[in-house]
Amino acid sequence: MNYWLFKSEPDEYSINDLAAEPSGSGCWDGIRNYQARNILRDQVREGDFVFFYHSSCKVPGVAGTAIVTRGAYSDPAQFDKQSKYYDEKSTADKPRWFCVDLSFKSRFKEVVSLKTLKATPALSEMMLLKQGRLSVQPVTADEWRKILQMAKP
DNA sequence: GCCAACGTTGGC
DNA sequence: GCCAACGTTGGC
Repeated sequence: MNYWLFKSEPDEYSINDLAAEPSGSGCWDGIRNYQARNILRDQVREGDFVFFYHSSCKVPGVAGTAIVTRGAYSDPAQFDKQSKYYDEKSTADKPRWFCVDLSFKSRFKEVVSLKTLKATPALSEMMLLKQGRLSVQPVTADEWRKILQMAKP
């Protein structure tokens, strides 16, 4: 079982949107970066835990947690000509892009901000702080525990 | 809105 | 395969 950090722009899809999904779980789609795709496809498994990170917003940071309820499967949006995620080079038997399903787990009372993460010595090795632009990234068990500790209950 | 740090594309 | 030009991400 592993830990991950997934980024989303809250204007597009926030932790509240995930929490409000009628089925209790939502499809994490639209990943169009190969490094993120490879992690999603090859390493993210059902039952893994996920930090839901809000990016490109007023207070960027970890907003809550989710659990992976379905491992990687072909992202339907890549075949949808109306979608901004449409990819003409994808075929049904050779899909380029993948998504997973997430189920809402918890919302932090306050976002654990990027600023706070940066100011925490125990988290100085976090991938988030090393390679800011990657939208799916691994989190160590220690980092997971530490950030949960920092989140207000 | 700016810009740094990437990632992708395409000519050669 | 190199690299310049261009596009995107995401913090500020």
